[in-house]
Amino acid sequence: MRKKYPLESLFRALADRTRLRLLHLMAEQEICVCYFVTVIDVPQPKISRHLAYLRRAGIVAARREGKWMHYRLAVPADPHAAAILKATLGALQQDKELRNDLQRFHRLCCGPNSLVQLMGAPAPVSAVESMSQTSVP
Amino acid sequence: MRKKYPLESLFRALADRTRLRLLHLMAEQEICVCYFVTVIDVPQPKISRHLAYLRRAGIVAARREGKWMHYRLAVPADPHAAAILKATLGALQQDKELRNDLQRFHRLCCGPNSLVQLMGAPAPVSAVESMSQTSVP
DNA sequence: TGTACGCATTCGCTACGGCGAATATGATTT
DNA sequence: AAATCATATTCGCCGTAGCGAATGCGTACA
Repeated sequence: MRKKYPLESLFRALADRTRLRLLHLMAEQEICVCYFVTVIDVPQPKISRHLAYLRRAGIVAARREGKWMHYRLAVPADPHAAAILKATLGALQQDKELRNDLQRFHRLCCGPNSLVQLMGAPAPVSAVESMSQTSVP
Repeated sequence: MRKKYPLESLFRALADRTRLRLLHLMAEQEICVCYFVTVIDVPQPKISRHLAYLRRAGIVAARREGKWMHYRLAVPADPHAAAILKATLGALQQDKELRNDLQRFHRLCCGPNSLVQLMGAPAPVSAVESMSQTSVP
């Protein structure tokens, strides 16, 4: 990944459907990998690879909790990059498939047969709360 | 180029330094290819290739005037894409090299030894005026 | 009508990114 | 300690995009 021009890296990070789906799910709250895998329904290594890409691009951060990894948005230091990211997240709200993702996530998270019950997965933590946690950038 | 997800194409179009330089130069006014070549100072085919890419992505439009081709920004129909593009152009204003591009352009365009004198190139037309011209999308 | 000019496209070549499959790692449980 | 679970990484393959060099195309002017 070229680092010299941060805007380029940001755009490359945003130029992939799967990564946009991941970002959209993280927009509201910190999320555990197992939710991504179940909601987006693609092989787990693919999810992990894209999360790693986003982390290298500096727009998400990770936190370990036992065997679970939680990911959340990391707002870029550069306010212009942050503005672009925000505008992007706004645009994503219009996308039908992505809204479906959110719906499936909410069922998985809070409804009956949630992942919490099924596999003892940790419940999501809102973005605000997760701010104060230790992180692995 | 994948077309199914327009946002992806937009981000791919923005994920290249040369294309960002081109877009930044077009932000204020319609520009003739010969100016791009002189200002950015890379081989002409490279400029043309990147302009073609931007045109395919739908964020610039072209207009022919004799043997000269003028390019200008084409604001995307989707307001969210437009917002992202606008935020991007804002971010570009912070870039030192890109500000230099603009300076060189203004010298070439309006100062002594301008391209207008040197090769009879057409003077740039402001974005507002160029709106009403016929175009080759 | 040919020639010069501005611009566009094509041709190899190389590099990077996406994918599925397999495997590795690190933490928990037994 | 071994087995198990959640996640990460590696590998080989393929498609796309970037580049310089060369060539093609359309317009204008001699």
